[in-house]
Amino acid sequence: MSVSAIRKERERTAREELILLHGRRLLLRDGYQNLNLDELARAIEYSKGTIYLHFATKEDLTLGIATRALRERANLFQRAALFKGSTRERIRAIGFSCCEFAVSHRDYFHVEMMLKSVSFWEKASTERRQAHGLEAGRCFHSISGIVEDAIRSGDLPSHVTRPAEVVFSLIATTMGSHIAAIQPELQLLCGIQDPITPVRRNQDIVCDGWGWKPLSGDWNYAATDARIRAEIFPDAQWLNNS
Amino acid sequence: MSVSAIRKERERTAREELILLHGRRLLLRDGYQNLNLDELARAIEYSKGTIYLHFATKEDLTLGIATRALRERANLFQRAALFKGSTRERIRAIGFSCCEFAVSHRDYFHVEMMLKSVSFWEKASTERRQAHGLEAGRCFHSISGIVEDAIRSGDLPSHVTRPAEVVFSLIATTMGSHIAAIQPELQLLCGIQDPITPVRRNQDIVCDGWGWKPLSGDWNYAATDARIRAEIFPDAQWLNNS
DNA sequence: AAACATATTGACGCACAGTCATTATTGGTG
DNA sequence: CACCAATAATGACTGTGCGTCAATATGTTT
Repeated sequence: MSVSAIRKERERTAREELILLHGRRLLLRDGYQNLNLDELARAIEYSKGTIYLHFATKEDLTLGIATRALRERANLFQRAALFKGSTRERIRAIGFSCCEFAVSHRDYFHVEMMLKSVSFWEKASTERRQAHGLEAGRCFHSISGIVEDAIRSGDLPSHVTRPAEVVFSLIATTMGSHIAAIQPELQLLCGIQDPITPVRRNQDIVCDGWGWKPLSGDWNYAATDARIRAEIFPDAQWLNNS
Repeated sequence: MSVSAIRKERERTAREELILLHGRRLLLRDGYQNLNLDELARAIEYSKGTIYLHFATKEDLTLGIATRALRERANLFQRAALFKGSTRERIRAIGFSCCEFAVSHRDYFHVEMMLKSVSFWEKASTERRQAHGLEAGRCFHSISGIVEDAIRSGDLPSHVTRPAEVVFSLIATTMGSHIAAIQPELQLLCGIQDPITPVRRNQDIVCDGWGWKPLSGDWNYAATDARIRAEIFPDAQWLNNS
């Protein structure tokens, strides 16, 4: 009775996993608009009705996939936050992990982009919205903790009193840089070669702008990057030898 | 013959205007997904087929509206670039105009957001893509000119050699800040009150980060804002009394 | 006025999200 | 094992809306 209920629950979870797995694949291949739930049903070898036992709408499904993406990102951030060094080095590790995510979880990264649209969220269920908020909170706190340390230690100037402002500018700039860097128009006009270098530079600019010591001109951050890679992301594939 | 052809062309243009006008209204009211071309046809009192004589697809129509938005933005930028003052004050005028656009052309601003999605562009026609690129170029050059002046005059440090990098960081940060500021999740976590203040602060942070003199701490930019408003945007409604 | 050219239409085809009556499976009971 | 709920899974069906195109209307030339 109770035993079989537990098994049922496990099977249900496994199937949701299966849906999310193939959903991500198709979403990445076709984009949100062309994601076909009949095809998804065929791929997972269940009927379309079964998908709707898990997800209320197509948006809900997409949000579910995006939350997985965000969880993965939060995991990376958490690992990066453990990096030993100055606060500025530690925030750099977060910036590094953000690019690591964009590169090694390219599919997840693209799914996240879809949620920026305003009208996307209205059809999503409350539970999935909350689940998403939870992972967003994890990301926020990984960054916020470092900023608070920087204020305490004096690495950030004393007039910086609200850590959330610094966190916001870092998130906004990073997000904006990622998006801008893949716009064909801007690539051409600004001479963007690869999508990572400008993101990391802008992170540096923002930290410098807040007066976060040691400033990028006063420290060899290339060496820090090498340490971050070696100690936190030994599998990182992308090379940012600027 | 040639006379009537000219009249035809004028009528065609007027009708395209009409489509774009109502299209913008419905797009803003319903969002891209729920924009209904049958309803649009009813609104303009032409048949749906006629819409398709002007626009190849729904995406193409939306892009047409977005290009109008961008043209309006480029106009604002051009006006702002004429502001008399230091280069840093002039780039501030651009930042001001960017927020002015987001506030007073809120509808256009929201349409622009829709284009950030990757899969949007693939169905757009070449001509409309080019038209969009043209307006984007106008925006770029308004900003770029000021940055070049700043490099020449020494307001930006001599190690800044590529103006496009500075332009990119300004655009990316501003765009990212606008998007981030309307994400409910981030509003909550970062304590965002209004959508404009954080955008302008981040623009300041980035300029400071590049070492653009006079730094925000060394100059009364609130006074500059007052001048910008008085001289360039006398009709600006939003108040940013920070 | 007739013939021709061009402009406009809206009913239709089709793809696909979401539903729900029907069918299959499971697990408990005598 | 046979029977009977209760629960799970299905896929044919419906509604919606984009995009098309044969049919119709309007304009122009001779």
